Amino acid sequence: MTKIGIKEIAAMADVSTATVSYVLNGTRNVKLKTRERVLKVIEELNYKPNDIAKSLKIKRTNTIGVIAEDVTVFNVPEIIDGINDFADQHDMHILLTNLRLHKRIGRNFEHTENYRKYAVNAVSELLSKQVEGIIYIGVHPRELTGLIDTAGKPIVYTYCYTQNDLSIQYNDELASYEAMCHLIKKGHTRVAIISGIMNSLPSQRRFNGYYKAITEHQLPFDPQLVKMGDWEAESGYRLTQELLALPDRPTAILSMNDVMAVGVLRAASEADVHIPKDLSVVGFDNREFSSYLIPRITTMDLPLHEMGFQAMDSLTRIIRGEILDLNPLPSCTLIERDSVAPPRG
Amino acid sequence: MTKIGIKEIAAMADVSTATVSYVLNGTRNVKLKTRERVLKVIEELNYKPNDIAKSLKIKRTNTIGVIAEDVTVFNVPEIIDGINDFADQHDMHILLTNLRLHKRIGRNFEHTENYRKYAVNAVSELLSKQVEGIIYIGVHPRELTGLIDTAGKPIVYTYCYTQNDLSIQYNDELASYEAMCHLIKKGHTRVAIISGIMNSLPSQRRFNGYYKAITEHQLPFDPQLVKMGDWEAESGYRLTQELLALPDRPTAILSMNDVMAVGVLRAASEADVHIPKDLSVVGFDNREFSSYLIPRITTMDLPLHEMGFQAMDSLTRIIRGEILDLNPLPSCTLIERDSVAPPRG
DNA sequence: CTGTTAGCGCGTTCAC
DNA sequence: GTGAACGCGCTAACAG
Repeated sequence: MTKIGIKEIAAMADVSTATVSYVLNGTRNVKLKTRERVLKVIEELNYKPNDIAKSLKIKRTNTIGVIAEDVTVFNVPEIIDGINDFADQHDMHILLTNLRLHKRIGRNFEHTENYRKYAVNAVSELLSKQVEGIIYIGVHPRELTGLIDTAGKPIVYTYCYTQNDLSIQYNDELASYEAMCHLIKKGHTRVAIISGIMNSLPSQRRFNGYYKAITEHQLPFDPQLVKMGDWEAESGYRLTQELLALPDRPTAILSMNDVMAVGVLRAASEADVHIPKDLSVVGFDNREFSSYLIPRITTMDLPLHEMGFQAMDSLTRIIRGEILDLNPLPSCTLIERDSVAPPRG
Repeated sequence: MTKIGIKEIAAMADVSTATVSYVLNGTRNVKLKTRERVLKVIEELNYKPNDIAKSLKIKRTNTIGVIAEDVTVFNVPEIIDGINDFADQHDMHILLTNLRLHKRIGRNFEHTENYRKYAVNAVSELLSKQVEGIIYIGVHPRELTGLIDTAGKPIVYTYCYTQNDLSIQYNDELASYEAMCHLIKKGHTRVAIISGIMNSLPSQRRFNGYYKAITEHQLPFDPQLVKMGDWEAESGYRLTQELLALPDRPTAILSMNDVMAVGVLRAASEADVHIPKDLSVVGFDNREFSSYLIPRITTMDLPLHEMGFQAMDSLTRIIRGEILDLNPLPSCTLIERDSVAPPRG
């Protein structure tokens, strides 16, 4: 089975290789009869053009490199899906690099030095593969300025950001504002918030939304109702216990992620506090498990697919040298389930 | 910023392009002084070789194509992670194609005609990109014979299979056998099983394991304790109600996946049946949420990472033309949590 | 307008 | 250590 190439096709169809190339790419008119003859041979021999050779010549690969810090983290697959969605529609390909950061360095993300070598290496390999641009998907939002140098190739970050490059975010502040409005509309006036680590951008933004909703509705702001967690269920558990021990308990809790909401549920259950009758809970992230908990919790769905899609959209426009008017910030969507009810009494 | 290539390096270092190539690849001895000079220029100009050109010449791309039926399905990212793990260790690259089947065709997987075009197209593009082999990751185990033709390129399937090609599976029967042994060791003699759709291979295999454990331990086999579900929580809920209505209730339930186990928990909770005191539950899949439920459920962890790794291992050996002695079937691991206790005296 | 010839892209590698 | 052919498809220049 000798490899068949454009010249085999040409020979079989009794034309020149140029003609074959023209019919293949529609680069020039070819007489109908000739084209059909060529097409028939291509079909018969099941010829597949060699994109490597083509790319070398035309200096375009239609391929973009995707660097994911860790594909097994919940937000990443959906972002990749958005990237693929766009890529499919525009006949592009994805060269995926998975840094596997969680398995390699655990949670020590504070110092970029811990993983710079992986990132730099990934970029280097992608550049060698002649990708036309790069999308970098973080596992959680944080600044990455100076981590890598793409030697002038366009790069777009998502779920993290740098000072110099475009990054695709979502509207965190609005999301927590809307979650609060939902609670307030249900009649809650004492709403506690359990935050993630406070030096993270999403925590700050989500707190802003919380604060904005409180003040706009002219509710009293009670700092006792603001609890700083660490994104883990255990902190949700502990902080909920503290909240329930307050003389004047909150009637609702906004948890900055679903994982901590699990802790809220646990603490409430142990204290015989019924959700949602005695306490309403809203989570964040719309993690898959949030609909499997008892009760199924109301949560904010993240626009992950859209972020991936937007990242590709922006990247391709940068590649084409278009001036890009900023895309609108994708928004979260409240998923109403069973963990919210009007307050008692 | 004119693109710099091997010949710019050669000129700068005052050698021939051949020499540069030799130092780059270590393909031949180059006098130390010359090599150092070349290396220095490469460093200074931050030269990155063009793998496209190289591939064209050496006819190897070190790239394998991965076709995922849907990256957003729970088992897929971990399999991809295993693939990446192997790829990293062997300096290979992954060209990822995401068929996005769930979003495109929902759950209509019965007829391959519904998605053949996507698969065929994906293969065709990967072949054009000169991948050296393909890994196909299904979203659930089923036969796919005849779906695609790779024109002689090696392909390995995982999480699905064909009659002709290698496929990487895991030891389903053993897993459910072990889950049963765990329950029996705890003292259970009436164990019910809630299966997935019965014409699926995993359902059959897991049932085999169930049956084997029952008979080997000389327990009575009671067909009333065998319930056929459909993998969804709702079926777990309904079937558990049926089981609890039995005159002689089971003391434990083996659910063929964690999602149905959610239904088990719900039904038990509504019937005031305490888990694990009144009823033990073992799930399957070790889905992330299984540790967030109350109680946290004991479940079988799937060897997804290892399957991806093995798929790559086997594929590369097929590519190299090695005779491959079959890898051992990867096994599941029981994750003990809080949903199992001895039956009530 | 249709078809052909031949050089090129960028590294690799053989013969000198 | 070097010159130059080569991989495979594209495309400018040219011919009918």
